[in-house]
Amino acid sequence: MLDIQALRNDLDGVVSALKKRGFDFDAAGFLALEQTRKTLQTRTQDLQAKRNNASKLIGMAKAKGEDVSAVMAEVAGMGDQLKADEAQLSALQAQLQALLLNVPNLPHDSVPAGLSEADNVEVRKVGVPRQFDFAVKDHTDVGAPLGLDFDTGIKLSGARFTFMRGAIAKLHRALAQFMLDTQTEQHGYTECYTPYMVNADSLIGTGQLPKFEADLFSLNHNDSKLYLIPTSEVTLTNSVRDEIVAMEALPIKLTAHTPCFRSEAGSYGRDTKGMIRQHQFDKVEMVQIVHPSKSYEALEEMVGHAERILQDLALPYRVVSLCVGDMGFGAAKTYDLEVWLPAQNTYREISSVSNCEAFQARRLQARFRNEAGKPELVHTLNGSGLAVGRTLVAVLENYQNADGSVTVPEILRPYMNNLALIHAD
RNA sequence: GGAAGAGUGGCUGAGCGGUUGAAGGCACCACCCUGGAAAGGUGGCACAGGGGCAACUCUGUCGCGGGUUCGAAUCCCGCCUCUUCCGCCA
Repeated sequence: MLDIQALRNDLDGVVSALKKRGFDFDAAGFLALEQTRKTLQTRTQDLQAKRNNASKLIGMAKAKGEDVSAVMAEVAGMGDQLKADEAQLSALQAQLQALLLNVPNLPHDSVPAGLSEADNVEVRKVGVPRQFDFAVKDHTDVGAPLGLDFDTGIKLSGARFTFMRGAIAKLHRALAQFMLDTQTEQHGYTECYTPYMVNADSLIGTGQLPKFEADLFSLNHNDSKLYLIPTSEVTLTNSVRDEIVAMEALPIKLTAHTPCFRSEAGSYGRDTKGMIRQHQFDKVEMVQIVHPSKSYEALEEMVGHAERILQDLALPYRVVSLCVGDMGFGAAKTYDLEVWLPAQNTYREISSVSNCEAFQARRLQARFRNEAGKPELVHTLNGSGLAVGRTLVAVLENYQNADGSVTVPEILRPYMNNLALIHAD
């Protein structure tokens, strides 16, 4: 959520910044709403002050045993007017709030211009794609004989679900364990176990609601509605919702390995084959809650934390700075990590690391006590470290052998009973 | 799921329809005191929003939402959470 003060003080600046990311802010509508709000709020509060005063007088007079009928008469008609004004005001404020909740974050100055993926800027390329002396297969063909079973996933649940068995399932688990161990033991994140179902408030806090409800899976339980988390960014970041933490507690660095659930509405026909785009996938997430002056430093650092996984797995990748138009709703700046997929002969997204600045913190009311002892909004960052399913895809494709077997990356072997080669039985 | 009790500021905790963000204590900050420390003294110390160039001022908030009332932390209704006991369950 944007700071409403910024909109009041520099509406033109905000509008043009939003324009860069392809968002048309209804400035006229906002101004009209604000104008009405101002008038109504002033009037309501004046009326409340009058009412409070009169009530006070009644109390004092009654204590002295004086006659209060005159004052009572004066206040008599005020109630209805006040009630009407209050109702109108709160409706108006709800309207303003709703408007604000649907506005994306302002991009940081360093973010490249552009409206689509094509305008993203490559920052660096790491590792050299392997030269194959045989025809490479994609991960579905490599995986099928080894236990990667899409048909059973489809039977059980439908399209975009996968069933894994045997060494593939174990490799998948090994990847998650390795990532989690790296982020906790090497990079100082605290391992967390979090709910997979959350309430609407949590999703409003991180920005998935109200605008992107269609992308979520939800469950009705009695009268309440819960949502399946689309990423543990939601639970990790919401852990500081409505909290005022001590400045010394910053940065708070959290990580979790959880499944993620996404309806993938609006992506019909894209990546339908294989496990690139699933309704359910595992991810190791990193979240940092930091002092506002440190968030861009933390962003670079987190990109490094995600890169470390790919480097240890010896997977070629590149780092891309997303252009304004390709960034997510809450991000001020985002780097994507794209891993090399030989079968697609291209780099594909495997991690996304974003600085949301105070955008989420404002919705979350997540604050710290600053030098002056005053509560101030924190900055929040999140990033994948990494998406487990896509990493499995990358390993299967990059480590495949001519005979159909897959070499287990060195670093994963301790997690696999020192298994060095996965092959069909 | 059933029964009972409870939710007040950073913490603890009084107030339980009337002039007051809310006693006392702890913590914290400033100053005084002190050779230093401890103890002591004085003052300060919730959050959010509005109006005003400013000094300043107004409004809202005692778990959340509604109601009664001229007036609600205090009364009524609904909900949520926590604690204890019982039941059930991995």
